[in-house]
Amino acid sequence: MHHITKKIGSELNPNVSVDCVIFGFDLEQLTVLLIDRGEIPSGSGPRMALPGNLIYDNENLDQAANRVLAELTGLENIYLEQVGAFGDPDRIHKESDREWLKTIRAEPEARVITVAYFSLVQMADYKPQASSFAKNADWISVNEISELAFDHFEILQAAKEKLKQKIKIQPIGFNLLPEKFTLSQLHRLYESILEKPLDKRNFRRKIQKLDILSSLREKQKGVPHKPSLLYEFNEEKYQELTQTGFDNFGF
Amino acid sequence: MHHITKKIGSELNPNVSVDCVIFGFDLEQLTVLLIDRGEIPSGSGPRMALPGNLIYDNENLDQAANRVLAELTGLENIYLEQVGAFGDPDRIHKESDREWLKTIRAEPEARVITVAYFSLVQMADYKPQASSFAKNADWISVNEISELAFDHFEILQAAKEKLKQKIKIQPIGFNLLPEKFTLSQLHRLYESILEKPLDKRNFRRKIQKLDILSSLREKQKGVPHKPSLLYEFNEEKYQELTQTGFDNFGF
DNA sequence: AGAGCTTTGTGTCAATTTTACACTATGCCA
DNA sequence: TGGCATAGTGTAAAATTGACACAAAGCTCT
Repeated sequence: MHHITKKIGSELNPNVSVDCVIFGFDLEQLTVLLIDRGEIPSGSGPRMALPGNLIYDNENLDQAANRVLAELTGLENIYLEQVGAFGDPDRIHKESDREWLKTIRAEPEARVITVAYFSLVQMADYKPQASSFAKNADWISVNEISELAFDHFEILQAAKEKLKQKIKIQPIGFNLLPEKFTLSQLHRLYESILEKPLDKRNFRRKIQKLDILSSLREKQKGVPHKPSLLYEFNEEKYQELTQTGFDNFGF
Repeated sequence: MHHITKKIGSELNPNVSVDCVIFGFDLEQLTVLLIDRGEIPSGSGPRMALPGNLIYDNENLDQAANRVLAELTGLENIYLEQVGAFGDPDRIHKESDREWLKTIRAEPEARVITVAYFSLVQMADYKPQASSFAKNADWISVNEISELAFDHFEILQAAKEKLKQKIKIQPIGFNLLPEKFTLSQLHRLYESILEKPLDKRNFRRKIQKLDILSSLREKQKGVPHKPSLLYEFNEEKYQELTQTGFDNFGF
């Protein structure tokens, strides 16, 4: 283990990183933005990893997470929440991970603890293939992921758990949807986050009772079936609600 | 900012620490075990701090937290849960904190991020004044605390919040009570954690319905009023319950 | 133009849970 | 023995949950 002596405050801290679990929703499934590290020379480690990086000594953790998010996607002011700190001394046990680190870190052998964040973005706001930067990033359905670099799979599980918990308490799911959305889409979103079916009528009743949706007088277009009414999240009413205090509209 | 080069794996990592919010319950109020740092030379910073220390490079975060807890109290196998990571670059902004660090750290100026844990212990298991080690630790009622060293007050708030949340979902409160306890004590415990009054009858009904309490055929002795029946936490039934899955017995 | 397909949108009833609320019982103490 | 303090108990109204089925809308295809 090495800790390099640094004189300048804005240097990377070799011992602390942040990793971001960036959730999206393709109107079918919950997805995560992953980095494809490409072919690993020494064989067969997982190719995908969470975006993340070492922190600078002069930024705080939230700033670091926002920076990582912005560097990858260009997005700012995105919903972001800490999941927790991870850091087994042997988290870099896979040979492929070790090799990869050599290519991107000044001190590939340093003992690093990482602070995980999860964020919720509207997928439409970021299309990896269209972006010139980070062509090797992509949205992957969470339930198609079975392994990731380092301890990232474990981190992903923790982030999913936290999201599940949180969405039962606060209506943060709207961060994943486009401005205008249908109740069915919202319904599908909740099901895919909670990983269980929810009764349609009961779901709608519950959501409507929150009184944070504005029904637009506008219908879905171009669908080969009965078009749905579009709704929009009503920020004001939500603020009101959080003020008067609420937890728990448990599903 | 400095990061010292270390060759040996079991050295302290100068950039990462753990701090423990050790909760107790004196049958009246929720309390926290704090370290009294004594008189601060340069004047008037807060004297009290959370117990904590830098981590070793060869231990994981949970181990470090358990170590800190054991070093201070001698207790092992204690309920312990991560709260999260904290680490503003300017968390050491108080002059008094800076001075104190000089007395206990090799690198008092290093930028440190700290991982906070909270733990629940039975106060009877640890009496600071009786302990030879750490005579300068003491149980303090949480609602008497208005300032702490570094960002420890902020950490305490976060830990309280997490505890509140958690106790609504799992009956972890038992970790704070003696083996045998009364329903009134349990009631009082919940009130002091949730910081709001709970209706006596409704509370008892709800708790009893969980079916994780065994009523001992034994009464309180020596109280100047009607003695209460004593209960005991039934671990088996609790395990059963967690198996079949439960969340949320919200108060 | 009509038939068929697909998804939307809606109501009720029974069971359960929540909330609010007040008096008697027990044991100690003076 | 009377007074004090806390333990222990039930009920009724209101709100919430969970289970469940069918008509309406718009598209597509022929």
